[in-house]
Amino acid sequence: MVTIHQNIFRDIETRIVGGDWQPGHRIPTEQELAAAYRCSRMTVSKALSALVERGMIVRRRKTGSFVASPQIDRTVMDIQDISTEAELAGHKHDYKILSRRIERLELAEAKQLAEPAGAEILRLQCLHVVDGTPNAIERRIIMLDIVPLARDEHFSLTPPGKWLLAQVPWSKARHVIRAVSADATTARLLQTARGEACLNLIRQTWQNGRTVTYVEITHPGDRFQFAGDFQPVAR
Amino acid sequence: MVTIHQNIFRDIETRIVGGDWQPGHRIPTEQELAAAYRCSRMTVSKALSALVERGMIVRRRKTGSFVASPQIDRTVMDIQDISTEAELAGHKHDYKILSRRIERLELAEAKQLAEPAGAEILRLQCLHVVDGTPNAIERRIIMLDIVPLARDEHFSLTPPGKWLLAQVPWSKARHVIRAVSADATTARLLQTARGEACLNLIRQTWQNGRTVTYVEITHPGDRFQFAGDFQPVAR
DNA sequence: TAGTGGTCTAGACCACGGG
DNA sequence: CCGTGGTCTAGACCACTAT
Repeated sequence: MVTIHQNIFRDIETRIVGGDWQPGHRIPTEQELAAAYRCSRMTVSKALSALVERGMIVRRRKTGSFVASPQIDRTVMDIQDISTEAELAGHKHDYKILSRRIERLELAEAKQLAEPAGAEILRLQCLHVVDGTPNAIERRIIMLDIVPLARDEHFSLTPPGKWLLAQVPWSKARHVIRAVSADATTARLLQTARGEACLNLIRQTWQNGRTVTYVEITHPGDRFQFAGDFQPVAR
Repeated sequence: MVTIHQNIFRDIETRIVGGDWQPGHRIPTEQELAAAYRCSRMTVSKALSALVERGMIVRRRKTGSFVASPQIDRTVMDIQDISTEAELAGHKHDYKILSRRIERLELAEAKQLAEPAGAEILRLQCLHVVDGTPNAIERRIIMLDIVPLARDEHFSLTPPGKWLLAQVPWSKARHVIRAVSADATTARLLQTARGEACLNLIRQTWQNGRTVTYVEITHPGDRFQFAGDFQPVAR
């Protein structure tokens, strides 16, 4: 059984994910959608509420509903970039691939990742920019034997994290969050001061016990925070 | 503005969290609830849907809605209180209450917490030591109208976080994680350098929409990290 | 078959916020 | 002001399932 509000949800989701409606794009009003789907406003509202919950749109009285800005890896733990949550609409996210090399895994890193040394990897470095300000440095390793398609992917249209999510189902992820001081390179890239407190997120993702990707994302501490709502584990 | 469905949600949540309604308990039918709250069935349905999403109840046609069993796998980010965390890893944990005052909530803070100004609070400052090295500064506010027992508690045996966990069932927590540079006071207490990158964890905990406690925990970045394992959330 | 949740309607009024 | 979302109603029909 496919309900009307599920249809509306899916249709809008498709346009957003497909890039048809860019961040900041104003989506039709509830009334227009109700007319288009020949249903009541409340049914539309249900679909839009679900989209809000997924962080895909924001709704504002009087002005309408807008496609939200891409979120910096909301992907896994419901931990998202909340610093901008209140003003999701209209933020411009961009990224730039700084480097992209195919290598073999060195011993030290292999140990850290608990993967065999010598395995072929794709090593990426990427800068994320939000509203013209550097927001994160992404340093990533993709295991090419698990994700062979990455060998020919240059991530010119889709950032690596998003691309991977679409390509590879993952079954487990591990996160580590630390605070570090910016070294010279990091400070330069993030346009911040050397020694500035930065938030360091490391994520390793597995599929059936094999590492899919390992990524280290460095945010300037003053421009970023993680936030998340949680419920008790047990009652 | 408190809506009807929020009221229904909170009332049912209260009984479940408080243990009044045990897992398996059948909650009133939508019709009964609609009558009790003098609202339409759809409004009740909205509240129940939210409870389902939170995993607190299950709904079955013909038979009704039931309190769900405690969930094991709902783990999002298992950030526990400091002493438990430290002891799990086999370290020796100690703490010292630096200050303890009963105050009234000032306007700025009240706004931040979304609680009424002037409310009575217990303000605590606490230093955590792991294996002889300062590991965290804890700055905490406890709402005394929600946790009246805290008024006479001096936390000489049990640290505030652990004590609160045992005293007050909570239904929602919000975490914010940031990186900050140590100011002079923080650096002195943590025996680290001024300007050192520190990991800042803010947690606000609610019971039925009322704040139980608000705590800010500052860790030296080089001596601490958060970690968590996650699995995809299927919907 | 009967009781329950699942979905939907065609209105209504209110709250908010830009002009 | 007026357009938009936010909430709500008092019904309705359907789907599921225990009995």
